[in-house]
Amino acid sequence: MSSHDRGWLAGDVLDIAPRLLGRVVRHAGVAIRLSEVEAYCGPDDPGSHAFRGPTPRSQIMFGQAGHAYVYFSYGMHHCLNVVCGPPGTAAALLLRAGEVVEGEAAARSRRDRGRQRPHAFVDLARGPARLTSALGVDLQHNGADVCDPAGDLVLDGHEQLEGRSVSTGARVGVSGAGGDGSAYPWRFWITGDPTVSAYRAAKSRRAVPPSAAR
DNA sequence: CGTGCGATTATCT
DNA sequence: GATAATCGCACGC
Repeated sequence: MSSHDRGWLAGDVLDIAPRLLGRVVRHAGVAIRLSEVEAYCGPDDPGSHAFRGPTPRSQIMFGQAGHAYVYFSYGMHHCLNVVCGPPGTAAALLLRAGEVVEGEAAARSRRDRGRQRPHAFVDLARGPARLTSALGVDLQHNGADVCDPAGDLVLDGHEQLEGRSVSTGARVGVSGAGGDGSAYPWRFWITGDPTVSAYRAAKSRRAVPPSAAR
């Protein structure tokens, strides 16, 4: 099953997640072999941007599988998802990390910009915002069809499950409704792969009484 | 080595 | 006006 076929992305997002591992995303001369993804299950998932129904930002997730959902976060980072499931379900897979397999120089020029020391090779796309930075993906790619082989943001490759071990665990940094947000083991990664991002619990923002500030 | 915090703005309430 | 699917650096052990 080639990544250019859209059909396999229209099933259950939790089945699709492990099958995405080992495939390749390409953009602007850089190719990244995915080592880690996270599932977001639409309106039923408190951690999903689609949890409260369609909004201008989340509407792309309610559409056809195989399109990119890109969002801008923390005022400085972009994150890239692939829309999955039948139309209306708003499921998506967040591309969290991978290994740069082509275009290392281009990836490095973007990731190392403004730094004194270059990043370690395995850190080039180790984390969702690092991955988009290395690829050069931003908001203008929101809605792009990653199943179109002629597109500029493309999902490539074939089934890789054969001979691979996939691990699952709690999603990273999800602080949405549902308490700790870790009730869903919907993070998938290639076991032992050095490019998988480090786990960080959701940042706990302790409420500070406005009067106590200063 | 691990843990904590500030940066900075699109998006939603 | 508040929040956030993060990152990199500072600091303490």
